[in-house]
Amino acid sequence: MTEPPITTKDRILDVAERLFADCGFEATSLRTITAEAGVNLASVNYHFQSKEALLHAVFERRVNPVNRRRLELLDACEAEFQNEPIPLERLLEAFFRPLVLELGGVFPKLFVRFLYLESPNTFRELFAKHLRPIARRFFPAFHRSLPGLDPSELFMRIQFAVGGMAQLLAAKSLAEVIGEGSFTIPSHEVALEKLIQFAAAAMRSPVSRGAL
Amino acid sequence: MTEPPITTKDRILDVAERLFADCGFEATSLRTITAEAGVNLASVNYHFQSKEALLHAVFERRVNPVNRRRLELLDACEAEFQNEPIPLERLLEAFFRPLVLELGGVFPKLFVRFLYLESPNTFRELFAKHLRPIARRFFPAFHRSLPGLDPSELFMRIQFAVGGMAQLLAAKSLAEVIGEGSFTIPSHEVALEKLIQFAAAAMRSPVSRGAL
DNA sequence: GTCTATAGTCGGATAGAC
DNA sequence: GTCTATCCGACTATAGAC
Repeated sequence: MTEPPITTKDRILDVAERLFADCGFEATSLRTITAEAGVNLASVNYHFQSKEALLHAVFERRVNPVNRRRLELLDACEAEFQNEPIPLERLLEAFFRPLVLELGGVFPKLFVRFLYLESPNTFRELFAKHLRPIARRFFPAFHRSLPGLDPSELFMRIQFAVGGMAQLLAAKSLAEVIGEGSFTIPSHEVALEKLIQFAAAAMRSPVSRGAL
Repeated sequence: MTEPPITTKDRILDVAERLFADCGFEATSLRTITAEAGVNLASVNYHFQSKEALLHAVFERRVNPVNRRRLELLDACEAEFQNEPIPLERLLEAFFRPLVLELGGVFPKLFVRFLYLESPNTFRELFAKHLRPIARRFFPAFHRSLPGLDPSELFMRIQFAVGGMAQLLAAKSLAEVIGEGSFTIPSHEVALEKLIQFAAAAMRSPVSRGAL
């Protein structure tokens, strides 16, 4: 086992990830990043090409392992249940757990920024590129587990569930402000369980048309 | 009826709202705002004091009517049902409808930015200031409608539901990218109905402990 | 209230020595 | 690979004429 060499490149990635998550891309300057990382300003443009390329690197470093893990868990489910539909909770867990629980750090918070807003136009495309293969594998699996829902209805319900996940990942900052500290904030493990339970109950509910 | 005078101040507010929603606060310059609004650069600092004060004005112009309307609808529910618990769907509608359906325009999208990330530190406090009174009125009402849930569990479920709302408000941009255009995007009216149904089913589900 | 002009700052990116 | 020094553009904010 060799010592893990903490290279300049890694130090930049670590600090950039944290600052992008906390303050956003536009609000974070390369000067702040390099100062906090204790590296030279010019090293960013040496190791990466530009600030935006740094953002891409920050994103890809984490999203690749997360998505690999999602597909691993999905594969395991499909192997276990063969041609049977996968139980909904298991499917939701395969989708949520790698990002919500296994990864750790500040990337999940940054991911929520990406999901809703982060602006550079070239970045939206990168984001979609990494998410589309996941959607293409998981959507049919959800469809088999919930055969009663037509695809558009299912897609919308998955979206609502993803919204719940986003809320969980960004909730610390929100719960403190709105909840005024009077509620118990559960561990991530418990919160994930509650999210899965919440989403499963909602996704299974019968479609009622024109009820409102 | 006098003609509605479109003042410089209003033109600035309108354009700033749109650009903040589309690009974010930091990525939007006063120069872009004033150029698109067809007004002078210096007029922003005359009518508002600073870029950040402009953001505050943009926010308060919309959030006040929305929150007034939420409380109106809640009052109406409480009058209708007296001491009875309000049906959950009605409560969710009172909370969601003013922002999701009645307001229109780009503010809902901007609201999602505020909810998860928008950075200026002084702004988080303004955001909380406007949301806390709403939370204080709605939370007890939810508690009466779902007496079986302890407060922390209820708070978490409300948060997940809010996540679903956020997803709906920001979903246009997302659905197109991930869904690759193969799904029907319903009208806002229908989407609101689906959101309420989704959230109600999830919030009513029994609490299962240690199931995972 | 609206304009021009500019102050003063900070940002990303690069050149070139070591 | 790492540093210093610097270019150059963009930004917020303001001063002051009209």
